[in-house]
Amino acid sequence: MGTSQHQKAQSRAAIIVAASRLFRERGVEAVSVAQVMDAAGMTHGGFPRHFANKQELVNEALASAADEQQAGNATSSDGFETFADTYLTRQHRDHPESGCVFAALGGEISRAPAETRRVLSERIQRQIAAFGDDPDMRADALGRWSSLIGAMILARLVEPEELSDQIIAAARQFVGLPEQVKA
Amino acid sequence: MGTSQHQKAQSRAAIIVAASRLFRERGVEAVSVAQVMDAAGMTHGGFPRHFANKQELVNEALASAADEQQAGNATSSDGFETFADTYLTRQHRDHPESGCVFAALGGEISRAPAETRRVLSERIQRQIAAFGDDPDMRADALGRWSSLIGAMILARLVEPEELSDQIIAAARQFVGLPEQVKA
DNA sequence: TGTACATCAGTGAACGCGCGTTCACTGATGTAC
DNA sequence: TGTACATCAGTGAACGCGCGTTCACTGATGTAC
Repeated sequence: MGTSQHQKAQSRAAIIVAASRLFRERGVEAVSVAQVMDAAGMTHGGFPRHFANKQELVNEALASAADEQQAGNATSSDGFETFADTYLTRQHRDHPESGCVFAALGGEISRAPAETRRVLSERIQRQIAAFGDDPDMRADALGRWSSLIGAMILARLVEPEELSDQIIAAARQFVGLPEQVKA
Repeated sequence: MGTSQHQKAQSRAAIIVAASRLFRERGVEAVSVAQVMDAAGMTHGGFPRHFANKQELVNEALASAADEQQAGNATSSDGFETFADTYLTRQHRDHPESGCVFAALGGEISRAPAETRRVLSERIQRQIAAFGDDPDMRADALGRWSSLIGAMILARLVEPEELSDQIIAAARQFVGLPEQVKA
């Protein structure tokens, strides 16, 4: 069959990881295929061996970012509280590249091709299902989740940093968390 | 002094209005200077008579979008309730081009040059000041505002439409509004 | 086990295209006298 | 009031550049026998 399939799978994974981080850090349009391939330790000519085009990579990278968050979320089975406590932090605000894909790229995704929206909608539906079965609880969790995303977006764009801290603190209070802003 | 200053001011205003709408609808990077100038009824060669470069137009257009919202907000002096009631609607979700600039472009702005962030931070600070003087009231309003923005972003990217409607309804409930989703 | 062969991941150069920006030119506008 | 002149908003063509994508080539990998 030729060149190692195992090595190819590793390369593909490295491309997705690099893209997932770079897209969240700088935005999808601001990151070129060449930059992603470079970050993954290859030249850009190898790209079409793994993806038909940039859009296909975008879909996979953003889906991967969403899955990552849900995996971390599942670990803390104590539910929404722990999730929110980790979400509304300076650490998360200052590191979008490893953070929530909806806070980093929500706007861009809503303007993306249908397939990108479909893939990420699927993850959102899965997240909502994880909120529980009761419609009222689910609605409440949806409201809180919206708060987290909106607060993170505001906190990231605003200056000075003191005001950004205040926004995080206000959101913590609003979703019913201990007020103190964590690192 | 040459060509009419009044006409020039009109052209400049037309460019800003067109840019403000197009940027919110499609994203800043996805809209070219030529497309903006075309929408304003000119050819792109006239652009440098009004702005030093695209970034300068972006700053002005987004500031204008933010001011627009605050102006509409000020009209309804009955405070946050009325603002939220207009914000969390299908109408707003389906028309980002005339809606909240933070919901449409919050992520992009946080990655924009310092001057863009500065200009929009100023508007955010003005908005917060309008929430009132009491620190607790202000924090509460900040939490609610975050909810509006996050919910609008989720509602715009998710499919199918029924789920999007549910997100708006959940957010209305969460910020203490009558549950029914308005048109 | 050894050898000849086919596969194909990754390289490096090249492509067409749209972008932001620049510029010589024009003609309508307002000024100087 | 009339005329000669200077200004400059807007036109249309052109620019260099980085983008996504393509492709001939290579050499290591695994297969066939």
